[in-house]
Amino acid sequence: MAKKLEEMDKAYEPSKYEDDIYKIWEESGFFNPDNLDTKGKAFTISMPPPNATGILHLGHAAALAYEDLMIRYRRLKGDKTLWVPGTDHAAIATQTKVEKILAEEGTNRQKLGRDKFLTRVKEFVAGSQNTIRNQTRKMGASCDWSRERYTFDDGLSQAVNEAFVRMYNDGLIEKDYRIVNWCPRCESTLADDEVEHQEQDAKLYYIKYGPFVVATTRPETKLADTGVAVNPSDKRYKEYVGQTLDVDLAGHQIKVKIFADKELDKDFGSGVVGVTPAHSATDYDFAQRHSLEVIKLINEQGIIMKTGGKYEGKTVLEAREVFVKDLEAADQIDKVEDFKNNLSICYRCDTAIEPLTSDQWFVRVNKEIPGRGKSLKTLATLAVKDGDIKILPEKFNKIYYHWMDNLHDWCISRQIWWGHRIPVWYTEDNEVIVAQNEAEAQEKANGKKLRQDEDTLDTWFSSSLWTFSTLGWPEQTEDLKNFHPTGVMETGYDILFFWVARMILMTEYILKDKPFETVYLHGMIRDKEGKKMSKSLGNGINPLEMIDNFGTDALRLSLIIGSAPGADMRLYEEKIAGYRNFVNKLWNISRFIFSNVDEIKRIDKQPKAKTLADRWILAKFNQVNQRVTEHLDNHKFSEAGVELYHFTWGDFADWYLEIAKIEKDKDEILLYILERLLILYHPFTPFVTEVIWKQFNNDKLLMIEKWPDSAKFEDSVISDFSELKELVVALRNLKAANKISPTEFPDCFIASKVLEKDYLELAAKMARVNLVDKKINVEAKLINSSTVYVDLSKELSDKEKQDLKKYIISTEAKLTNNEFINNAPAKVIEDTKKRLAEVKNKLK
RNA sequence: GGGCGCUUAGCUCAGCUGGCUAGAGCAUCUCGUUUACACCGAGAGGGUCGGGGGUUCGAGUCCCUCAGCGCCCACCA
Repeated sequence: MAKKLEEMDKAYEPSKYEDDIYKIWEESGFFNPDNLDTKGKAFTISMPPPNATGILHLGHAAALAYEDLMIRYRRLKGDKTLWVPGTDHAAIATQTKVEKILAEEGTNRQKLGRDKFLTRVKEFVAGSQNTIRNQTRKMGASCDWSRERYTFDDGLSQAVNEAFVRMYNDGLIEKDYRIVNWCPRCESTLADDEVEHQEQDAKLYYIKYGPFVVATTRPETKLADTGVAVNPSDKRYKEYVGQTLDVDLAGHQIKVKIFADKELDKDFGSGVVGVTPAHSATDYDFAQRHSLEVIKLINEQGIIMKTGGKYEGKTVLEAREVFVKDLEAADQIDKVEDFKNNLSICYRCDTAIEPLTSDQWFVRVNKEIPGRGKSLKTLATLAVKDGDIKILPEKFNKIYYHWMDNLHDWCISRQIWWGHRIPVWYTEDNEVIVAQNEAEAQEKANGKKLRQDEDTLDTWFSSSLWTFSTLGWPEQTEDLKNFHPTGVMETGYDILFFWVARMILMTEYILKDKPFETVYLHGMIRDKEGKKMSKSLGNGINPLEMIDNFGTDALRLSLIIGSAPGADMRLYEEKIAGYRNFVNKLWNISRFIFSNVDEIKRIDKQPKAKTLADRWILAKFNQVNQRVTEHLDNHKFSEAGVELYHFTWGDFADWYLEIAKIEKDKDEILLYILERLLILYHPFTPFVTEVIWKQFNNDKLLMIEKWPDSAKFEDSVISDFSELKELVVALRNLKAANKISPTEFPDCFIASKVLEKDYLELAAKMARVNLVDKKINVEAKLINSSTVYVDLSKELSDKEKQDLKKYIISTEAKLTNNEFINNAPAKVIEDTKKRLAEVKNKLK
């Protein structure tokens, strides 16, 4: 019997349904591909671990929207679809965050001690992980929670150690004394790309320095100079090159070797530079090339060491102030200029970086890998160059290559406490043992006393293993076999280097395979003025608040439509509200259809079209179905969404539903299209579509339905129907322009060469005119193939006339131009002629 | 100092490999208790596609150049 319509509210209220729907999905088990009834191929996404601070911001919301869109699409297409969620320990970020909390409590990690501090961090992480899980659910993410991973899980920690040991054995990891980026606040090294630059106003001091004047922004470092550099072509200082000079700096004695190097710009400053190998990366390179002594002056706390003589114990800034005063007193300051330079700062805490020499662990990116004939860098470059991995948008290829080309050895040891301990042990006789775990190390130690390296690994080291460590590596698991390489890596372009590049590098090395086929890089979300959203500016939009106000589906649409890979996007409340309106429209379209059909049921086959409108809407739907599928296959999410939006609101609702009120007897077509439309919409707006879907009283959830194939359709029907549409619009225009109220039905006689009587009647109803079959004694209007006699006297506006005339003149000129006739394709010429005829007709 | 991108209606943006009278949403104005939806419907106004030059039968689309804005990279001390 006819299924009775379950009550649908007049307006869709997302908050009434969303949580329940998510629970139904999650309990269904279909987030787990093992429960999917499919023989399809595997499609996997590894969820990028959200930041451990525990607050979902719009960037995460956007990422989840794009990822869930891909995942739901592939699941509907019948692929064995897996989305692995997870969190990482985010070493420096998390430690910094917890240290801030401790500071507010008036304590610090040193006072707590390593163990207590780590307990505290673990508590914090547990809390934020929970928050993140709930927020991820709020976004509707259909990820497989049963496979959730965390970088500190046993398996993943084992993966980290295994990778380290392998690289060590291949000579790709080594300990070395080199210059590193040091953050005095974190008291840890940083990788090159973890250093940011900030322009600042500085002073450039010109110091009388033996026979020279040298310019520097950091006078205090001159205390540890061991060399002086000049340009080889600089005649002024030629005589000194090769000499070693004793220099007195306000009483502090240094010994410097003078050398020539072409890297030196003779036109900058005085053309002479004092070289401080221990505290400048450039100077360190000079020291390597010219065998200079390296004297460390500044320690890891940013304090001047014994080598600084009487300045020992002062901070860098204090030392600078006093030393400059001393130099002034000794008449050794030649001049001081204002200067803009880039200050290097820590990307997590903004503290000024102190370059210094230190004993650290490095990944050697340029060294040939035994048995592979290539370096890590080459492997990672080729993976993209050979087309094995596709980066979207393509412009990031170049940026990727450039970064790889300039990549230096990667410093992976960190002195922070929160992280994977380096799997290296030292014995009482200073033997170095690299092992999977302590037990193995003990075995190797033969009873000698062991001490594990105090340092932890760069968080990006463990993250670089993410796509396969989350699938069980180093065990050869079924999951690893089935789901790796993953399909798409979706993330922000801001972490292309930090993460994406390193995943490629490590996966190519360890698995001799790519981590993913496609990299989809989304842009940054900005406010309406294009500014970055931030707490301090107070312009941030809280996604959870938007979900409360407008629903998750609306938020997702606002993030998907209008966004292109790699391009930043502006978001603001009005936009989200607009999509809330749209979701409501979809709801009401469904409500209208359900309340008008005799029986709510599924329609398997495309119903027979009875009228022109039927043929048109079916053709149009098939066209949209096809385009949406193509766009999604090509990662053009926005285009796919726009296509659906216009069809739904413009064609289906504004035209076909209105026609359905007049022509009647369209149950099957309405249900057929609605049913499929809901599937097409599901990846975009999973919640509202699943709620509406329940009206079909299916056992099966929408989320595992089958993506519709588009049937063949005739293009010509679409243009035929536009004849009818134009007639209706023209009649409405005539009425509006003549201030005829919509409630009045003026008499109208229409003669058409194309449209049959039925359609003229339909057009008349839609345009709200009274169709008569007697010619009316007024001037005729031509609308395409129809001649309309309606008792109004609407004229084309002057502007309209002018535009049309302009068009006629230029088009006639074009058509009489032989070059155009000879060169343009026949179709273009034909279309141009047709359009000209139409316009002329209009002007009559 | 290199490299990349952007500039289309008042606002936010589409416009693929050059060929519909440049489009959409929001905003504005007019009208509207039509069997869903005012989170709605019908209609209107609004653009010399940043400036200049070039290639072409044809340029918002390709090339050059200038201007403005933004981003990334880089060891000018």
